[in-house]
Amino acid sequence: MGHPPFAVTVDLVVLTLTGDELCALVVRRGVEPYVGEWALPGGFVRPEEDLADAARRELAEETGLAPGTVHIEQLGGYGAPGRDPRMRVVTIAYLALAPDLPVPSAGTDAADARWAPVRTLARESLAFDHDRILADGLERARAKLEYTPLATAFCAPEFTVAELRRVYELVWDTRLDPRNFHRKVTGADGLLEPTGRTTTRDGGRPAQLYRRGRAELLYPPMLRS
Amino acid sequence: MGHPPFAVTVDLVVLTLTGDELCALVVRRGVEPYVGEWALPGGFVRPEEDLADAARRELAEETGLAPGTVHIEQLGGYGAPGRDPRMRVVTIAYLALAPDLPVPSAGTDAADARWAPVRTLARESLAFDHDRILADGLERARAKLEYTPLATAFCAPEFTVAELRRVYELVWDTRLDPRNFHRKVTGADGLLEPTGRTTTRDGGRPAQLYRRGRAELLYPPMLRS
DNA sequence: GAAATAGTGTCTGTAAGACAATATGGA
DNA sequence: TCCATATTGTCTTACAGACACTATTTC
Repeated sequence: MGHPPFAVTVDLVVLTLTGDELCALVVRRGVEPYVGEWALPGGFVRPEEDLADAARRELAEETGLAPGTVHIEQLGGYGAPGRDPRMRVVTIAYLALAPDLPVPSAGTDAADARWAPVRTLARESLAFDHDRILADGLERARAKLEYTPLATAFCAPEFTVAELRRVYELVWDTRLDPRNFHRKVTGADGLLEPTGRTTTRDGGRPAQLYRRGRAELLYPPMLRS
Repeated sequence: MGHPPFAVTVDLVVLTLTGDELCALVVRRGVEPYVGEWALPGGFVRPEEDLADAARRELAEETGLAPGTVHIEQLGGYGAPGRDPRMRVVTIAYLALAPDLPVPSAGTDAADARWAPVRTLARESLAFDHDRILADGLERARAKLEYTPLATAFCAPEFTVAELRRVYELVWDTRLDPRNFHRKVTGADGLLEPTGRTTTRDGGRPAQLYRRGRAELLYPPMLRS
């Protein structure tokens, strides 16, 4: 019984919110295969490196974001035989959510990097099977907003209810009633922790600033319906 | 830029319901490492084989179940550097749910196989990092019962409301009110499709037989709360 | 008939969604 | 002052959970 050799990579679906769009990080490939095409950031896992460590390392290389500030979780494995023309490659995809929008810094094997609105990516095409990985990452993010406090991962450490609502509206591409949303999230147990301070950065009456609470699950969930 | 060689395996969390327990399939290892210890079924991915195909092949080898009757979905990748003492192995774990309980047939490199109640497995320990994989599989199954029709994967093609309720009760280890459960699942849009026939196999008044409906998502969800 | 399970009805509390009304800052 | 947004309150409707009650089979 042998064990045929595979290459193992990590690929990243990194999402952030620009002014009014949900964006994913894409890099232009600088090496074969698919030179010059857009792809998700990623790279080979090192011999003594854990998968999650490899994902965090690639994320830091591509974005320069401090690891502690970014939510990252595994999406799943992708390993169809022909997905990389060079050799048999299995990739473990990770989903990362970043609060602000730093200018991407091109990594070693990426000629260029940019934040691309997911709306436009749905029409273009990424290298390898990255269209599917991106779609899976988007669906994961959208689904987890429903029943976890994941939306706070798109926010700065302190945020207002309106900023949190904007996350839901951009990720789900819907409109939510500000008053019902406010009542719901301030009532959800363990979701928000008041800081006592306020801000007027959204204009109008000063809004309470909150930190993310200790809850890992949202009850009752926010339903897209 | 090299690409260090890895071995890639698939491992399976296969769940079924015995008389009154949720059980997972475990095999006694016949080869090093961990000879003689219990582990999840699994094996190496072949050079030209898709990951999901490898998982289905291993499932068929270990259980003899016809592939079409079993729900199978990917759980995720596990690849910590020391998880296999022989070499660097990344495994892609799959979750499978089987309706009935066939006698397991030992595979090529498994000396023995059995259905083990998950309640007892929580106290014993499996080889490799299989304790964690099993725990992740159980949590996935429990969570997906809430908002998908996955519970029907534990049932025969035609089933009664009481049989469906038993799935929830055993997987969640709770009691559900038969009357409220009945009202809820028969009202959930697209979950159940009446066959028009009835059965008395549960005793008492004959119960309607249902097939699984076309819905992929359960709305409103069944909440564990 | 009794026992068992299937299925319906009713009530109460909670929460969602629509939307009026009030509060508090900046220009 | 007006404007913009925050926050609270009210009303209606839907649904969860508790549980009485009826229905239909086997013994």
